[in-house]
Amino acid sequence: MVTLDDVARLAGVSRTTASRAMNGVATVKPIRAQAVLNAAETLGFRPNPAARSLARGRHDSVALIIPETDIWDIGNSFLSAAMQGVIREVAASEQQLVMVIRAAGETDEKFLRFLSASHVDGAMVFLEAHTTELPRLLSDAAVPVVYLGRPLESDDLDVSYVDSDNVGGARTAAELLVKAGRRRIAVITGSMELGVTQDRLRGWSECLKAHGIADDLVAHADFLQGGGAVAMAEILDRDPTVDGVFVMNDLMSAGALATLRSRGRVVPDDLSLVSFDDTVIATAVEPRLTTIAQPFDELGSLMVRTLRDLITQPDAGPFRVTLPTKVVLRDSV
Amino acid sequence: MVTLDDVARLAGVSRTTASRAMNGVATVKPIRAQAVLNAAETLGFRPNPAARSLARGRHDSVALIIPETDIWDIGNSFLSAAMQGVIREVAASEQQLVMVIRAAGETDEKFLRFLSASHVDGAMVFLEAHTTELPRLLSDAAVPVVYLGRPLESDDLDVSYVDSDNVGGARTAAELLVKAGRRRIAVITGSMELGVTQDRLRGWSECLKAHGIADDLVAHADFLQGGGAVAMAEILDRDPTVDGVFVMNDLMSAGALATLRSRGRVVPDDLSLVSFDDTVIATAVEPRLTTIAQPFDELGSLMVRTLRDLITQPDAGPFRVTLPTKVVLRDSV
DNA sequence: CGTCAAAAAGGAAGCGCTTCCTTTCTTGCG
DNA sequence: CGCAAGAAAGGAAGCGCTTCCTTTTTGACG
Repeated sequence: MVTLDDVARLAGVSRTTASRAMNGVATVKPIRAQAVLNAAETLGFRPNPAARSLARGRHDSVALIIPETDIWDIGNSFLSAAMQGVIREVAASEQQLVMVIRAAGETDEKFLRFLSASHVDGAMVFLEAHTTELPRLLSDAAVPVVYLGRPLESDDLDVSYVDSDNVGGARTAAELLVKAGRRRIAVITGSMELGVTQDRLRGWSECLKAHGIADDLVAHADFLQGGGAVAMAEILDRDPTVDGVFVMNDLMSAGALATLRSRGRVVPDDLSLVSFDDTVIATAVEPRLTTIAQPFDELGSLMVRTLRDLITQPDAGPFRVTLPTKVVLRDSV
Repeated sequence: MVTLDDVARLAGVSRTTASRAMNGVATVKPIRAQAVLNAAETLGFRPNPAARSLARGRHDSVALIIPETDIWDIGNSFLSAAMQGVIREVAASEQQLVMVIRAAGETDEKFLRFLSASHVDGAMVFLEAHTTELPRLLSDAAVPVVYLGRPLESDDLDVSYVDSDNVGGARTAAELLVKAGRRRIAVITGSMELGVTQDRLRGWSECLKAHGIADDLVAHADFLQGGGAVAMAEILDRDPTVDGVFVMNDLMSAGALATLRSRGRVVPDDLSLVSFDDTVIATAVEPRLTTIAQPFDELGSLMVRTLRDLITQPDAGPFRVTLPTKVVLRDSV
C-alpha cells in the first residue's frame, strides 16, 4: 500500500505539503503541488479513506435507509427507479453510498445508534408504508436526513424532503378522465398513512369537484397488485356505472386490469383508466397504461444534492422541493 | 461522541482491556468484561468504524459493483431481486454494503484503484451484458470478488461465482413445451456474450434433441422488452407453424406476447410460451407466464456468504455453487 | 508458605491522514 | 542592502481504535 509519506518523499516535500497539495490547498506553490500530483500519479496513490475519516471527522458517504420490510419490493415499487438517480448522483461526487438496513425487530434507540455509528454524514429515506414512523424517530437524531416523499408530519417537524407534485399529477389524471367524457369516476388509493396518497387523493377530488362531478367512489388499497384487484372489484360492486378510474400506481393498475378483464369490461372502450408512476409495468400490461410519470431519476439525484446542502449548511434548512409530473399518453384512456 | 476511553474509565479498566472486552477476546476476566459491556451500554458507546478500520486494516464492508450503464434497469432486470438477498444477508452480519458505481467513461486502471481504495474487503458483481469484461479486469485486482452468474471465462480464470442451474432450468422449460404437445419450438435468447444465455440455450437444445425435435428456430435478442417483440416477429416470419417458444426472461416475454397478440395468435391456445425468472412482470401480463423461477434471494445471500469465505480464506477458493431452479406453472402453456 | 508458570491487565506504539502551530523562505519597501 | 510582514513549508500532535510487548496478578504445586 502506498501512503502519503511515499508520495511526499518522491516529490521531495513534507507529508504536510503533500497532504495540502492533494487537497488543493492554496498555500502550496504551484510547482510543488504539481510535483506532488505527479508523484501520486506515478505511485498510484489513493488516500486511505479510513485514515481520512478519522482525521477529518467526516466520512464523505451517505446512507440510504431501507426498512427490512421494504426490501421485498425493491423491484416492484418506485424504490428502484429513484435509487438510480441516487446512485448516479452519489457516484458523480466523491461520496460513497452505503445501504443501511433498518432491521424489523430492532429498537428505535439501537437503530439510531447504529445509524450514527455507520460512518455516514447524512441519510436518505424513501417514504413508504413501512417507513412512516421514521421521520418522527429521526427528527432528533444527530444525522441530517432528506426524505423522498412529503412526510405527513412535515408541518410540525423540521424535515427536508423532495417530492413530485402529487396533487397536480392527480389533478391531471382526473382531468384526463373528464376530457375523455367520463362522468362516474373512481379512485383506487395507496396506503392512507402516506403523504403521497393523501396528496393524490386531494388532487383527484379537487378536479372532480371543479367539474361538478361526484368524488365519492373511493376504494382504499395498498399500492400492491392484489390490493388493486380487490379495490377494483369493490368499486364495480358499489357502482356498476363507473366509467373511469384513477389508480394511484402501476402495480395496482395491473391488478385492476385483471379484475376488469374477468368482469368483461374492456379498457378503454367501457372504462378509462389512468395510472401513476410509469414503471415497466405500464408497458408490459395490455392495454398499455396512460399514466402520470414521476421524475424518479431527477428526484433521486435531487435528494442527494439536497442532502449535501443540508450537510454543509445544517442551519440553512429545511429544504423542500417539489418537481412536476408528466403525462404519458398510452392506450388505457 | 463517546469513545472507548470513556467506557474504560467508567468500567475502571484500561483502554486495552475495554477493547478486548468489546471484541470478546477470551483473556479478559468475565467479571470485567461484563463491567465493560455495561459501561458501553449505559454510555451508548459505538466504536468509531473509521478508527477501527484504520487500526485493523480491515473494513467489514463489501461492495456491490454496478456498471453505470446497468443502473437504468435496476428495476427491470433480475438485479433488484438478487439485491434483496444481498442486502438482507449483509445486514444480518456486522458488515455494511457499499454500492460502487463503475462509471461509463472510467479507465480500467482508475476503476481498479478506486475499488481498492473504497474501504471494502471484497466485491460482488452481477454479471450482465455490460459487465462481461469485468471478470478479466478484476482477476488481477487485489480484491476478492464473487460473481452472480458464471463468467464466460470461468474455465481459465480463477473466479468464484454462484449461479442458478441455467442448463437444467432451460431443459425443464423445453420439456414443458414438449409435454404440452408442441413440436415446432423456438427460443428467444438474451445477449450471447453472457454465460447464462449460453447455458440456457444449451439446455433448450439438449432437451429438444433428446426428443428428436429440431432446434434451429433460434432468435437472438437482448433481454429487453423491445428485443423480445422483434425476435418473436422474426420467428413468426421464419416459420409460421411455430407452436411453442422458450423466452429467456420475463421482460422479453412481455414483448413477445405483444407481438403475438398483434399477429392474432392466442397464448396458450395457438402457441405455448415458457419464460424465465419469475419477476413481477410474470403476473402482470395476460396470460400470466409459466416461467422458470430462479432463487434470486438465495443466490444473493449465498453470494455474500461466499464472498465472506473468500475474504477469510483467500486460498480455499475458487468457490462455485449452482442452485436449482423451480418451475412455476401458470397460464401461458 | 514460597516459587514459578500461566493468566490477566496495562503501556505504548502505530494505523494514514489532517491541521494547528512554529519555523523558514520570499518579497516589498525604507 | 537590511528588515519586517506575509507566504510557504515543516514538525508534531492527534483522530479512536487495535495489538505487540511488558508488567502485574493469580493460583497450582512442591
